[in-house]
Amino acid sequence: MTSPDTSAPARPVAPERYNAKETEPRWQQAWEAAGIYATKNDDTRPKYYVLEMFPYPSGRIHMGHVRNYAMGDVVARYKRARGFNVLHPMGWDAFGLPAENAAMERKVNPRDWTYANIATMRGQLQSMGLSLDWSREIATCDPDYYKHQQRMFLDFLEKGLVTRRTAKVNWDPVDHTVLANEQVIDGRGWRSGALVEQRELTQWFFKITDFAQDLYDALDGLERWPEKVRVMQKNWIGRSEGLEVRFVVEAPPPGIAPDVKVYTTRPDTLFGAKFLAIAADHPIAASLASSRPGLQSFIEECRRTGTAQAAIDTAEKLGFDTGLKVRHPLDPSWLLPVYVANFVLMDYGTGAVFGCPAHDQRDLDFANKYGLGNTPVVCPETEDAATFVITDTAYDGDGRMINSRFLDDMTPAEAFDAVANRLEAEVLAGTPVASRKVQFRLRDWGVSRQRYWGCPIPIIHCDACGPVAVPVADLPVKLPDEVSFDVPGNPLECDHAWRNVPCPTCGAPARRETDTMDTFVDSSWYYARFTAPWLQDAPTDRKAVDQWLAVDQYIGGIEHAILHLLYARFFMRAMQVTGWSGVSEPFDGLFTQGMVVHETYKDAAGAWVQPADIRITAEAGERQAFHVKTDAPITIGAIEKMSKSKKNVVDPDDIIASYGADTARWFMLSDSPPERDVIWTEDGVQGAARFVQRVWRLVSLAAATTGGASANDAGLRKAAHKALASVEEDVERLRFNRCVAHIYTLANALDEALRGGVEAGVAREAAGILTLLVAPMMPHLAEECWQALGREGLAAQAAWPVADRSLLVEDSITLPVQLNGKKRADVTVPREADKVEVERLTLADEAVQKALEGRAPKKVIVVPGRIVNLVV
RNA sequence: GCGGACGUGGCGAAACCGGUAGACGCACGAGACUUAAAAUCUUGCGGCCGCAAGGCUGUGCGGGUUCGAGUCCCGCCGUCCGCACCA
Repeated sequence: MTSPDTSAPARPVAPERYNAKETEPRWQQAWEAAGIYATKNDDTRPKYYVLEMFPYPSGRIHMGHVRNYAMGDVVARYKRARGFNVLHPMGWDAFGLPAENAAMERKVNPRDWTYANIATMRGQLQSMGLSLDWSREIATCDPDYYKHQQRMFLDFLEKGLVTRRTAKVNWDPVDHTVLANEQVIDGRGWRSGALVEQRELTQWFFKITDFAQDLYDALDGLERWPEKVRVMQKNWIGRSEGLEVRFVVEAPPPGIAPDVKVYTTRPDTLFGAKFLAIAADHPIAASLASSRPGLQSFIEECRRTGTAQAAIDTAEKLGFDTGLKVRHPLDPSWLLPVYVANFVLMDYGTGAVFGCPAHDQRDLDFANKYGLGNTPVVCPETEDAATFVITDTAYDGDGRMINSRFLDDMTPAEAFDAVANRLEAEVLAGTPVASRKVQFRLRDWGVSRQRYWGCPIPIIHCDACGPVAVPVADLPVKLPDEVSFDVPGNPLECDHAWRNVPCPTCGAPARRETDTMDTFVDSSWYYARFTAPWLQDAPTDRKAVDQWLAVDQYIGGIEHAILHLLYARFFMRAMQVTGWSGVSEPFDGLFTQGMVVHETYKDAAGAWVQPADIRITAEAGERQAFHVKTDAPITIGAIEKMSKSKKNVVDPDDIIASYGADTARWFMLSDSPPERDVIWTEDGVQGAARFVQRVWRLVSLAAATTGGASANDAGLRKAAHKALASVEEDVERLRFNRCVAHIYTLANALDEALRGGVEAGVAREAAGILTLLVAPMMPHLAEECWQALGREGLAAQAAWPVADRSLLVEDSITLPVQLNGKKRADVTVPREADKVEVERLTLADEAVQKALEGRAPKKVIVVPGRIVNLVV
């Protein structure tokens, strides 16, 4: 026997190190075997639907997924522990261009490529230990999913929510396809690099504008959405209130309409009008083109600059005087010139504006260029109306009306109403001169894509009958299995066997629609499908949809703030019209998480180097990087979003293999607030890994201790219940970084108590609470701890502990004492002491007396439980 | 240009309704244990002065309100994000 070590305090022998590699798969199997994450619709507990944005099956998961799904899983596990019937499903946003690119580059079938990726990524997600109901898994490229989407397309068509019309689109002449605006970079196709053309194509549209007002108004009710996202959607929908005014054309030439309609939000400034400007595509411009020399080429020039998005920023305001004159609506004797101008858009308002140079910068630039002058009609309160002039900066603020006849001295708002009232009452050729209008910036949603790997639009084109809906009984219109990308463009167009079908109405030879739907359609209703994904003959079950929706907590990236989240809101409304849903808003709570960012590294040649190849030294606080293989010095660059091109990526598989899923999850949830970016660092991961070991060690020690009653008992109990109450509060608000801090604090308290001696039952209670607090974040570790503590069942099924609030109130409290706002002393008073008592105890305090230096305070401010401030 | 968010130690951050600024973690320093390393433990850590007790100062900058301001108000500076010829 060796002599006892007197230098170190007596402690039980440390347990074996926690081995995540061994425990994690074991517990994943245990959960799977117990089937505890499969959710039933017939369950009497209150429902809670938590959903993370489903991934595109690109091949492998990345750290952004880990962060996103770790957050969702914390919520799901927490709510389950709180007694909710939790729906937490997962699926695949599986249609899209990368599959076609892979098909072209690697000669694989897009379907095979996609399903192989899904298999890989499903395995990766399962290795994270997420509490997902895999029995509800869906893939949008599965005919069992998209046949319902086709059905809804036909329903929308029947209800007038789908139209077909020609529209200008971005056309890539090399790839033979339409590009979304986001896919056009500096006027070129993002993949081919070809100059994008504007083409008129016949397209299918979802009439999202039918719901513009409601989509706008309902944003105010989405209180659990980030303010930022609501503002972005409001700006995107772009509601404005104005007046549509008719300007009568003086002596109209043949073929020219008798008046020009103008939409304006500033009818109050009408007396400052100097010109009218119409779009290059305006019917009047087209009619005049042949009779006005130079106009045709000007129109063409406008169209060219219109295509190059980047050029718009710097484009000069250009106009062409048509020679046409219109009469001022408030004074028929006042004639205004009509220009064709390159800054007027045909698809907003009426395609014509009146120019008021004094109060609109763009109009002023234009007027100054063409010598049209300006007349200020709104005078700021700080200026003298007699001397107020505008030279090269327009004034768009508030003030008083001047130079405006019957409007003089009114505010612009009053003038707006006065003009609107007068012109609405005035009738010309049977109709009022003006009418109030609400305008939206939002355009209808063009869903036609000239691609193979998407949901086929269920329409058959017949020469005699026109576009005919595919009968519901014939759905799905399945994509052909065999596909060739040898010919540029959409392979469906060349697949005659697939394309040529008889007309469902007359039986004559006809052709299938070869366009497929925008993949944003697929993701617009998947959350509704999750409520009853087993249904074969209908997209949704009304009972299930109304039971589960809205999603209580939706979590995803801010990049979907507008498109996906707006389309989904539209879709719910359209599904309400067609009877597939009883609710209009899909997501009650929305959380947009930050990105995962990492340092970048470059070698001497300027090539990016991946973190796995870097060795960092920190001598005297100076961080230096070297290549692991060559030892060559490496430059440490900016911290940026993880991206393949900059090679600053860390593969979740590597982290899970070397540290375990719990470590990766814990690190993703600690440090940064969830809405902010988190910096991935090797030090941070190691810190997380150390904490995993620490929890295991502490819980094991607590399980093994035989300590009797101790002075530390009350303190530890208090710490445990305090941590419990705090974590509860913060997890409800998704403040995971704060939860982490509370858990660390409890771990410190438990550590100290075990070291100083603590009663065994108290230690085990605290360890049990620690285990359950950790469980939503590190579920595998929690199971292992739960078992070590000898508790029944699975930690994943354990009820959330109840915080004993009586432990949280202190018997006595220590208040800071300030002298003229500066802290000078602390005073300890009984919890129930009233103001008078606190004041008495404060003034009796030795340190306070010393600080007062014999002075008597003029005023004593006591904020119970907070502070005492003495004013001398 | 329009709209929004943010600015706190070496770093990530915390601070509720205006009430002890820097909880918690990372990094770093000193020490213990070790043949050594890792792990673990003790301890220090905004700045300045001081052996210490303690004092002064400090939340981007300048003002203001208040007994009291990181927090509220006014004016700047800076960073990031979104939209952008929207009439």
